[in-house]
Amino acid sequence: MPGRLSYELHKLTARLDRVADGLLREAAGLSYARFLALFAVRECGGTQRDMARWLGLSEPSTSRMVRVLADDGLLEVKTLAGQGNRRQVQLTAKGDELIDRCGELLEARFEAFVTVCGVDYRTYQDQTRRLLDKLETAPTVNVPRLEME
Amino acid sequence: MPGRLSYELHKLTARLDRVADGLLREAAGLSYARFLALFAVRECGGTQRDMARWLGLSEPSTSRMVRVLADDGLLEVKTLAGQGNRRQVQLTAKGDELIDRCGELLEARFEAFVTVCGVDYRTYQDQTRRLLDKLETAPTVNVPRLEME
DNA sequence: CGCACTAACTTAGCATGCTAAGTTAGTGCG
DNA sequence: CGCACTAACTTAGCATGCTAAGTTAGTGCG
Repeated sequence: MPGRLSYELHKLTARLDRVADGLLREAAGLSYARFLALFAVRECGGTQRDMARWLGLSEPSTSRMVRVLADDGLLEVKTLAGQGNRRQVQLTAKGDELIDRCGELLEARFEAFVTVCGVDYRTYQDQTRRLLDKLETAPTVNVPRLEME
Repeated sequence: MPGRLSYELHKLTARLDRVADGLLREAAGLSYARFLALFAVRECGGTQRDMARWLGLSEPSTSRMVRVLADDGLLEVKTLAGQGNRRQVQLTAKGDELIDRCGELLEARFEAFVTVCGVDYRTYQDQTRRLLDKLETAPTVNVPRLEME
């Protein structure tokens, strides 16, 4: 039964995301989307626009997420005078600690799960990265065309 | 740089879903979510509940989607007398034709993309399925636990 | 100065995922 | 019959993705 990979990948990730969401909500009262946003702050350490790029989300989505996370005391937003209409985003101590715990929890669980399924982590990761890299470097950024035919 | 596969998989699929969404909107004025819902009708050929199960979505989400697709004339909903509060969902001719076109477009593009990236379609599909199968048969259906530790 | 331009962020409003709670149609036992 | 129970669907309202259009802070040229 060939010809279903695109759908199977979609379905797998949808399920995994929901599992991750459930785990995080139970362990830390945090949605997966919020976890990723906090993670992005640490990874990119820059402005909201940098976060949006790292997350692969639109700027409005990121803007709203930053606000709710700041309201929850997980990150702080500073205005940098003399640098245009720019916001510097930083994790608070509380946010930083939360990310450590959650990141470890998620990846440990996922790694064990992959292994239990009899899939080689490195191989699957390598293949996933090849696809991802191609998409990231695709000619059109907003609507990459999968460039072929 | 190990320990990122869960995130990379999430990101890859998020991108692919958006590409698929863009392609379908342009080619047929249909979102990816709507495409999948129509596809589910053909695959499961049953009630809304069957659709929801096949799609891996909640019943309320499916219920709303069925309504908008029916409003667009892509499917029909029939009440079956004497069988409880049940709805039989069927594709209209218009919906059926649309699915054919869209399904072919998507998978052809995706298959070519995978190949261009130097990833073996069958291998990647096999690994993806192992993970998916495990999740589907997990003990708890609503919040599968990745069962280990 | 002041007007045009740019970069970064926000606002408004839609699409579609969810859970909790409500409704509807049948079944079955006293 | 009628009340309890079940299965399937719907309603209400939130979370978070998007695009289009608006705002804000700086830069630079006449």
